[in-house]
Amino acid sequence: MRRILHIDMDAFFAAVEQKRCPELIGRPVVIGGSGDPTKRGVVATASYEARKFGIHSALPLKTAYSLCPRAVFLPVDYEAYARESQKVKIILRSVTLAMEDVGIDEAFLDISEIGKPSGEISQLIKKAIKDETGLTCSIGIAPNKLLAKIASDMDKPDGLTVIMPEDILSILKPLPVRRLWGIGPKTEKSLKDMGIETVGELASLQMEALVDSFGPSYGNYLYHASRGIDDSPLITDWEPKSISRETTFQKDMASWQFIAKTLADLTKDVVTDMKDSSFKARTVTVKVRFSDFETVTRATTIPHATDREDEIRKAAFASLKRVELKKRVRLIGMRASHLERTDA
DNA sequence: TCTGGGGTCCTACAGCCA
DNA sequence: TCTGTGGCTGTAGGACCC
Repeated sequence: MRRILHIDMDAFFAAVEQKRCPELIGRPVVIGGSGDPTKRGVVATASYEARKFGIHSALPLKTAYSLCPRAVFLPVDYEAYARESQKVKIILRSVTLAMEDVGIDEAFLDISEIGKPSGEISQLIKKAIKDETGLTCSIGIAPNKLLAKIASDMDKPDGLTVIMPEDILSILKPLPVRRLWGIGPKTEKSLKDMGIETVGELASLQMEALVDSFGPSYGNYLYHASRGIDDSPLITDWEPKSISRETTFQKDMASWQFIAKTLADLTKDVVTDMKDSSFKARTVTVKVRFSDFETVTRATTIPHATDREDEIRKAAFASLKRVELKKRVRLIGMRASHLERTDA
């Protein structure tokens, strides 16, 4: 039986801001976009005080402001959070190298090979993180990643939850399907239309029914996930498959010149990123989102991988020219993929 | 009404080729 | 020579994650 830990930092961005600015402690704090709630942007993290007003991640800043005008709105300072994240990851790697990074504020550890009780290891991690960063985390312990992630979410903040094999089904059964990793708003709605709202109800469906409704890959995943079955390994080393930049305009744009200038700027940023991380790319995809949220992509593949800005910009503009700009444009983005290492 | 940015993976389909 | 099949690659869109 594997022993997997999921470590999840509590309201991470807000906690970092409250640490460096202690007068924010105890106040509703909302981090997102440029920090100006009258501008376009969404909430990245809300402090627990702000969550009491119904503010949560992905909520438009304007909506968050209407829910709690007296909240403190701050811009995302990604570099500051990355520095704290680094400290946490160093602590986790000192426990075991069997660590999977899941974004800036989460990680999985496989502690199966460590000859100490899971609870003891978890308490040591929590104390080390608190001593080193002043921040708290919640930890879930379970036989696989799927369940460890559910466990870490069961007692927040500063919690520690163990799911024992004999308790898996009774814990899963009453949970709303949305709590399973991989079930988002669309699948939740599809399941609701089928009369399925809890993980227990999902587990009552036959494999054939799930495959019919959701396809072989996802249907199979849902069948097993609803039973708490997950054999997926930890991904300890990872290579990017694409590098991209996109930007949403403050106002929807009709000027081709302005859109083209923005695309050239995004290309420059992507190429800088590629060179910094020693990648060349073969495929350049341009993404355009119109004022009504319709989103189209156009891709151009060049015969050889390159990190030359002029070649990549040419491919980006070849892609852009294939988009009919019939409506005002809300967002423009570009992505480089089919990456190859330059030092390989 | 409003809906960011940086990613991954899956599906469907079309064209090419053996 | 014609037709069918299956693999591979590229393209486009969609769902999901943090």
